[in-house]
Amino acid sequence: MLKRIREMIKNAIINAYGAVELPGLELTIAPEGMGDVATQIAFRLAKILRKNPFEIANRIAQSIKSPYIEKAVAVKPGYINIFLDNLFFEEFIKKIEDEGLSYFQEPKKNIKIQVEFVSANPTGPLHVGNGRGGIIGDVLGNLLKLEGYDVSKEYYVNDAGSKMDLFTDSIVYYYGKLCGIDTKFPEEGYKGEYIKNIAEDIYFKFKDRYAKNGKIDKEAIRDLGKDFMIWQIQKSLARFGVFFDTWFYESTLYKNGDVARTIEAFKKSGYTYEKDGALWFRTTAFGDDKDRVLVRKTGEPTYTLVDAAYHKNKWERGFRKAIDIWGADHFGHIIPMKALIQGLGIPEDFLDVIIYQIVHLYENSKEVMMSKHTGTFITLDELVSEVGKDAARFFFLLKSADTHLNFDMTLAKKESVDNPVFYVQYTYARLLNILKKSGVPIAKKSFNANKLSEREERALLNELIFIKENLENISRTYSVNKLPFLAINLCKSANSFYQKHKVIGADNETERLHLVNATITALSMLMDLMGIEKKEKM
RNA sequence: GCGCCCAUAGCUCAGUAGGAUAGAGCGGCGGAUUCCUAAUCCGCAGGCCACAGGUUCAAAUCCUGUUGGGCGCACCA
Repeated sequence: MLKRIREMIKNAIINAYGAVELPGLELTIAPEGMGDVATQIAFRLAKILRKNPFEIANRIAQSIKSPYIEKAVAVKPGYINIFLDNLFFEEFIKKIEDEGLSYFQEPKKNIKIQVEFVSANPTGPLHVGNGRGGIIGDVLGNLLKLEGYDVSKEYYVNDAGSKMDLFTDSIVYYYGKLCGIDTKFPEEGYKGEYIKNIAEDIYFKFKDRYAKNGKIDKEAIRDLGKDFMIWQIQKSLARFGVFFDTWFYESTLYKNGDVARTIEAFKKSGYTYEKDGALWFRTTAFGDDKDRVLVRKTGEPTYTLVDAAYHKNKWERGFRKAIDIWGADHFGHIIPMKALIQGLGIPEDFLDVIIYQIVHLYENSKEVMMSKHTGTFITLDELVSEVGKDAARFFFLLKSADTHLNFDMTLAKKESVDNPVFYVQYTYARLLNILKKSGVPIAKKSFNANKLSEREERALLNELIFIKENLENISRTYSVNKLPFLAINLCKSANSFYQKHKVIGADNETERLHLVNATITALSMLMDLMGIEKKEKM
């Protein structure tokens, strides 16, 4: 709906000044008492046209004419404040009630986007940091779907690297012990209790089947350990409310020949050379500060090469945008990766990387190092058990990806009591209760926006008409942390309204029911988007 | 050393395509309930937006520098 207003302002500008190059037209909620919609476009135009912004605002305001707009006024330095006509609100309410949740669904854009996240090595349970990446990816995927993209959420399973060997050898050590075979515990092996548990689990199920003639079948142990871990990870993610469309195994890139093909493609690109027995790629030609090795002198491909093959695979699957969500410790990988995909003839902007800052763990005000190797970390499972799925999701979602997050388990437990997620759920439940109590099917009743003149009614209406605008903005900047604030603000307006004005039995009961109904639809959409449970009772 | 991220109320944090009086939650103080859920609402107190310069009609936001914290700079993943 606001799109129409934007079009009208654009037309007004063209009427007044001809075809000017518009630097982007941002609409905001006008300050209280100064209208409904505001724009500062006159300031932008002032620079281009070299004229006084107030003069420009005035001229635009005068040429804005539309049945949806009651009046447009230019204010002091150069704002244009627009008072919407009741017709606008009436059509808005009708549209959102007719279409329901699909009011927020943008038409299909036919662009395939892949969001890849979590992708933790299957060598240990997920920790709280994985939860942070998980929620960002999950919610961003949902949002992009809503914006009309063909979205696929993927988990990349690193099941072929050296970490996997360490993991295997760590299990083998304990499994061997159970079967009476002594092996050396790897120097950098995984020390967590779960390793022992996996070994015991394997022994319990298969006894010494994989330890014949004093030799342990490492391949079998590797596969069993991997499957066990992935199963664990999937379980943890499900409890956290995160689901993936696809699980992509690194090992398939070897099996299907992608790795070999990628090496050939790199060689053809003209950016490779041999040095010290290794194959290098000239990433410095694309802004990197040093070249990268693709194939080690041992003949083994590097992680970097395999990851390039993986992204080539994404491109060949038809994705035109790959959004990777990485922890800050992978930051250094961005520039080489972008260089590599360009070397493969893939446009640089195919890959967008969202970096989220590391989660620092505290216990009794002392920092705890998170490490799978030492086994000292708090798992995602523990977090979900302690504070609940919804509170855990909200906890991470509220914070923007690039702020450092200090995580204190005891604090998290305490904060879970007054977590804003309950505020949102409570608001939803009490609004829903009004509709239940009234028992009137409101759909058929006409809506007269004239009858909503109270301050709280108008504020809530204004909040509602801007939601689509805000969603679009959030999806463009990938800033999903703004979603909970959007929900909280909507709830604030809704609660102010609720507290002050009774709906049932009021003179304008019909109009208020429509307002409540539209608010529920919007809130419902936001909660779905964030993966927060909608409770009918609190 | 180089690159990137961060520094906003007592605490946890929002707020960057420069814009109207810098916001919220928690905590503190004071109010509101014969009525649809008080897990609510209303009000008050609390800010040299790390520091110093610069650009601009306008800077928390952009630029330069400084300080403090984090992350990265592998033939690991």
